[in-house]
Amino acid sequence: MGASKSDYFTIEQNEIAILMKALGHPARIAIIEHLLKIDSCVCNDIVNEIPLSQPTISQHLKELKNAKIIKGSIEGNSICYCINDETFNQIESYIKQIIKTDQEKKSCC
Amino acid sequence: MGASKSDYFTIEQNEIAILMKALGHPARIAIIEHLLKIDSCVCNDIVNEIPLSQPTISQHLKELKNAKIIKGSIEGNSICYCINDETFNQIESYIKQIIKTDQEKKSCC
DNA sequence: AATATTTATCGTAATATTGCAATATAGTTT
DNA sequence: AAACTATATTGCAATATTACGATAAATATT
Repeated sequence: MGASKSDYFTIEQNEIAILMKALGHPARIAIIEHLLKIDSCVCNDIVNEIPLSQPTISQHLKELKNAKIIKGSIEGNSICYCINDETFNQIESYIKQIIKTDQEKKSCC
Repeated sequence: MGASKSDYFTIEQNEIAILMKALGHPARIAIIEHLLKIDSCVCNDIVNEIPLSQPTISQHLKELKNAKIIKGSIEGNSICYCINDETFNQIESYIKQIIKTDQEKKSCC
């Protein structure tokens, strides 16, 4: 098939999976790390930094934006992309909850 | 193409992407949540809980194990799968670092 | 030993993702 | 307005993922 049966799972499970999936590519991780490194946050910059074509990077940026991992606002000719801190806080609290719940369990392996 | 050009990125970027990718499917999120919910951690249990076929679940478990998100040990007839807390700690510290670095930046959007 | 139970693997079909060249769009500058 | 710059979209080829039936392998039970 190839299509994941998302309707079998809860909204929350699908939402967290979408976030993780968006982070599940080295180019997108590299984009995020570059956004953090530079002080401004234009996009053409990224094209010179990451060895992928402009359309490919544009596509990755679109995916990150769809997942609300980054925010983009038009800044004249170029676009200002930057980290969406709310989404990362959401991811952090999800991961934290897993760790906490796991610690409360008696481990069996 | 379809193949991600992982050699263009750093080992660290690829490693975190592999972890995130493994978490990027609702079935795998559901598996993790189920592992946390139950006290024991056998696998056949999961087949009854998640509406996917046994081979599909086995495949998802394999991916989670490959990414070191869960650990599995043979327990007689069945297998004891459980959360790998080290990996989740690793993910947490990566996300935390992103949040911290982002807070230190002067935001522009 | 025969049967049942549990998990893994193989083969395969359907769909999704990745990547890029070509092209489009939209703002900027001259 | 023409030329330039920055980003997005389209179309397409290559590869990856998802899912499952059939089957295998390995232990447990009778």
